[in-house]
Amino acid sequence: MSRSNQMFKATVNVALSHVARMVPGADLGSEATLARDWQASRTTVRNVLTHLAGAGVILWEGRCKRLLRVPVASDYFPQTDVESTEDQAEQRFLEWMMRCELPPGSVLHESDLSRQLSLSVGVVRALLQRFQPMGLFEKNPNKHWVLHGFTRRFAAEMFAMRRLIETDAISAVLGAAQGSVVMQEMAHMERLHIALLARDDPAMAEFPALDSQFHRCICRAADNRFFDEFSQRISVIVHYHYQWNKRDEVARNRAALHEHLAVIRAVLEGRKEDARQAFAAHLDTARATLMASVSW
Amino acid sequence: MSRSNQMFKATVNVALSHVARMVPGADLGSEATLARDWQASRTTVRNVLTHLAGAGVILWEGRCKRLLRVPVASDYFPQTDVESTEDQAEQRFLEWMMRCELPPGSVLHESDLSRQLSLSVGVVRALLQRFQPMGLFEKNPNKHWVLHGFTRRFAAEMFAMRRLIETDAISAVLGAAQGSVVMQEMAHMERLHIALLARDDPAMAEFPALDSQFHRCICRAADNRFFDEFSQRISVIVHYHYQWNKRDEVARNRAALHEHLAVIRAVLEGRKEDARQAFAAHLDTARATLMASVSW
DNA sequence: AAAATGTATTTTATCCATAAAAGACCAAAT
DNA sequence: ATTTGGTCTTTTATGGATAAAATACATTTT
Repeated sequence: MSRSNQMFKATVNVALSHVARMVPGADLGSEATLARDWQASRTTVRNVLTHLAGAGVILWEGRCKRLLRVPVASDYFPQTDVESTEDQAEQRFLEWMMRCELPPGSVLHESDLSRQLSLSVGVVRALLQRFQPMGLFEKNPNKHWVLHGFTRRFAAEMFAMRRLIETDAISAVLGAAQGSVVMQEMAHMERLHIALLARDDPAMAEFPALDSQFHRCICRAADNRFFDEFSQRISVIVHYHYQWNKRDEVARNRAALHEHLAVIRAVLEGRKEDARQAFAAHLDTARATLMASVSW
Repeated sequence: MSRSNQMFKATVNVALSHVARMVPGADLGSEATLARDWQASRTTVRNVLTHLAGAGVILWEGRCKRLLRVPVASDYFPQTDVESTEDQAEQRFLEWMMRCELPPGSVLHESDLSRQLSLSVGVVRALLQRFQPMGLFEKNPNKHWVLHGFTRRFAAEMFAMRRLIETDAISAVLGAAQGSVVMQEMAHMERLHIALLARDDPAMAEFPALDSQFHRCICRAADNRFFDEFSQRISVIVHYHYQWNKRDEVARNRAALHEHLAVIRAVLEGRKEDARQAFAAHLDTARATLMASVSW
């Protein structure tokens, strides 16, 4: 079979929310402009226009593209059709990884997984390959995969690496000048942290994203792609891990926010030694929290 | 088309050099034993036995498997048929990467590359994906790849990471007890280094492998999969890079060997501060050498 | 001439068919 | 009872076919 038309459907939805802000009768502009605005190729734009004309949302004749009626909910494709297949795949795959009860050392078959996750074998293979270098899986040539999994050891090694990198990165942060991009980002992070603490949301749904943002922001100061890459990897892993280990979640997250804030404020006020110590302390509690939540 | 029978051919060659050490008339043993010895499945072993029987090398009837004649050169499959396709692909790909004259930012098409390297599109994609996280390439969804390439900046960032990791690892080395595995490996490295220096091979063909072995050996002491992984990545990149930048090769390599030896001896003799300093000095010269050889 | 559209070509994503290789099962032999 | 070999099933590797999406080129309109 051929590739999916997820791009087409997604662009239809983008187009609909775009024209929803216009009044009937207004002109949509040129195809090239639309392609830029909707982030798609002209080919896709033209397919979308054909679709919208067929649905009676617009009138399209040559260079005349006019809005006929404001779109309604039923014009849109459902959200599930629109999400990029890659993202969906990664999500399903990592969720499976984190909830899976298999002991380390279990053998995995691509075909098996592909059935369980309803993903094509090719996609499963790409995911396994992607997470292989981290040591979550191993592969014997011509043979099956072996699950190493998210073990205590994995967590410990990951954290050793994190400490190394982020301790180096925090020095870069402290070396940044007042008013530099890094400092602006830190000031922004302070506002976000205060806002989240004030919200007093019992679920703290936005904590994981903010946590990841905080650590990435620090790593970025080192201006090293390898730091960034590692930081991203950690975020993904930790995120999915905590999704299935919600014990003491709220208390844990509030404590982390306060620790972040202590670091941010010390940085902003130029108290370098305080910043270093606060950050080291944060890494310690983060490590302890993570290790306590790993079962194997 | 179907998959290649590289495994079969490779196993035939393994089998031939196995029976070459036996006298005609000797029994080969059970299929299961052969499968273990030849590192293949019983299915493949049986195919190989059929092939060898057809070539008149052995007599095979039920459980009687007897060597008829000592194999000759023409019984073997040529070396190129036997190398794993993955290795060949990686080799061709990285060689292309390192010699390629394209400036950073060039667009790459999978189909183009697949033609240039005579590899299937799937293999090319897998390679691009594999080296993507290192930042050698980037991909826009639904679009082409962009070459970032092995730039000065890439080299600098890679080396910053290397320094961070290996400085940490050398502490682990120095913490190892006398007679521990790490120390045994260091003693072994000393012998290898002395041997290579004594050989006085003007080409120093074996230097890259030994260099990589030295650094990996140090990384392994930290007992962290992320260190190992990074170390391996560096080895691959540096290896292919220097293959196409052979200026001052011999002098450069001899100097490096001596620097390695200084580190190894300080470690073996327990002079910890000396070891640290010698290692830091080696990283400095290695960095300078690498940076001097990058063009973009 | 510049910009927009119409048309054709190229490239990517995805599934399928096929043969190799691995693995499972059972009967026969020691 | 354990090992060995014969047979069958499952899984993996690999290229090809096909439609989506991107891109290049030609034509028309302003």
